[in-house]
Amino acid sequence: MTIKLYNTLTRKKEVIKPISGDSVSMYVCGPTVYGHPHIGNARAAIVPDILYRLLRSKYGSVKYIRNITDVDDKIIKASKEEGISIDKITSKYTKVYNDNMADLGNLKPTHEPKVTDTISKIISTIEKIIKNGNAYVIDSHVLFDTDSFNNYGDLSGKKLEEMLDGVRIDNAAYKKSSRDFILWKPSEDNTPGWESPWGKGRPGWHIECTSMIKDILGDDTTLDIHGGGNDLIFPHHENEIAQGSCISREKYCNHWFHNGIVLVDKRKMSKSLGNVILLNQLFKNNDKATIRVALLSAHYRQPLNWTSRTLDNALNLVNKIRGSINPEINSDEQVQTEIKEILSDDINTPLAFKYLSDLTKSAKKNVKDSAILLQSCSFLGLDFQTQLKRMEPSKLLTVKIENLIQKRNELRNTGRYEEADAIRKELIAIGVTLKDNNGQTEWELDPNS
RNA sequence: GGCUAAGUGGCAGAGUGGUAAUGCAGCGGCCUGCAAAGCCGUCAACGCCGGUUCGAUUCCGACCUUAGCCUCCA
Repeated sequence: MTIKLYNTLTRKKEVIKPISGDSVSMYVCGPTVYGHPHIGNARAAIVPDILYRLLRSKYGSVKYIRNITDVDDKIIKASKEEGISIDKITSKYTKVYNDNMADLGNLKPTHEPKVTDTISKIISTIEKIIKNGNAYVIDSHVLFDTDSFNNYGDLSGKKLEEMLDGVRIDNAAYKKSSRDFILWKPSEDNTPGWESPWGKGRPGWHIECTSMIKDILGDDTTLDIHGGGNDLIFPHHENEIAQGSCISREKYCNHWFHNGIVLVDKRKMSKSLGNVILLNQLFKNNDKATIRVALLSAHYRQPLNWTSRTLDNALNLVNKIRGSINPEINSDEQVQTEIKEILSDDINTPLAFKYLSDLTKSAKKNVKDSAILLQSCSFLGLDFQTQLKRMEPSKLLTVKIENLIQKRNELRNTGRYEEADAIRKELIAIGVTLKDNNGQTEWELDPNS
C-alpha cells in the first residue's frame, strides 16, 4: 500500500515518503483552549486521525503530534470575561477537548505538547533565529524579518508585493514591514509572561508550533507531514515555514495537508453570525458515530456544508450498517485491505462509505462480509461492535416489550387494529421499532434512547 | 483588489480522455391489516464560451458564480 496525499506546497497528490525508512512524523495544529470545541475543530482532528490510522498500519513507528495552545490573547480575554483564572480555563477546556475528541472515536496522538511546557524551547528557538539574522528586537518585541527569507509566500502562493497591497490594518509602528510577524511580545503585570532576554513576555502564535516540533524531533530533522485547517495556510503555516527554515539548513517540512472548512448553510461559522455548532450540543441528540460519519461524508479537502440534512444522511448509513452486521460474528482476523486501499488514495472517505454501503448488502447473508464490514468501520474509527453490545436491553425491559408485542399480535389476529396500533405507538415512544415480517414480529431498540 | 480552491441529477457526494459510483428524496412493484424495514425496478446531472484531440465532463485558456484566505480562526 502506498499512501498518496495532496501536498499544498506542490499542489499535487504525492506519495508519502518518510525521511527515515520505517518511521514517520506528523504534526497537526491543535486547539486554542478557551471554549467548547465545535464541529470545525472536530473535522480538523478526525481527518488527521484517519491518516494516522493509515500511517500506523504501514509504518513501524509514527510520531503524531498535536499541540495544545494554552497561551493566547483569546484565553486572556475569556478569563476576564468569565472571571476564572487562566489556569482553570485552559485545564478545563483541554479536558473538554480531549474528551470530545475521544468520544468521536479519535485515537490519542503520541505527543500532546502544551505551549506553557515549551517556553524555554521557544526562547532558545527565537534566540537562534535572531542569531541567524532573520529576526530583530525592538521595544521588547521580537519580530521575524520576512525580507530576510526569500521563499516567503511559497505555500500560500502569494507574492510579497501583493501582500502589502492587501493590508487593511494600520502597520504597527515598530514593524519594519507590515508582513513581519511577532515571535515574542511583552506582557504587562496582569497577563501571563515569562522572563526572557527581551524582558517579561509571551510567545507569538506561530513560533509555538515550530518550537514544539523542533523540541520533539530535534532542530535538524525534517518533519514528514504537517496538517491543519485550510484557514491556517496563511499566515500561520507560511510563517512557520519561514521561521522553521531559518533554524536549520534542513527543510522544515516535506508534506503539507489542509482540510477544508466546515460551512454552516454555506457560511463560515462565526460567533457574530451565531451559527457555531458546538459538539456538546450535538452530543445531546445524536450518537457519536453519526457525527463522525457526517464529518467524513465529504472529501477532506472540500468544504463541508453542514445543513439540517447532513446528520440525517449520516444516520441513514449508520443505521444501515448497524442493521446489517451479524451480531454473532467475532472475528479477530484482519481483513481491512480494501478499506485501506481506498483511504490511501488521498483519504477518500466518500468512496469508503460507498464501499461500506455495498458491503451492507452482502453482510446480511455472509458472515465473512459482516466481519469485513465491522472491521472496516473500526478502521475508520466507527466502533459498532461495542455499540451492539450496549444496545442489548435489560431482561426486565425485554419481558415488558415482548409482553406488549404478544398482546398486540393477539389484537391483530382478531382484527382489532386500532388497539394494536396504540400499542405500537406506545412502543415507538420508548424507542422500540417493530417489524412485522412473515408472520413474525421483530423489534429493536433505538441506540439513542 | 490580490491569492487559493471549487462549480456533477431535487439534495448530498465520488470518479473518468471514449458520456458518469453511491446515499437520501421521487416514481413503480413485492411484502404488510396498515405501517416500518428490506428487496427489485426506474427517472434524472458534468456552470458558460473557446482551444487541443478521432473524441473532453475529465487537459489548456477566458468568462461567470461560490467559498476560504489576505485581521483572530480548525
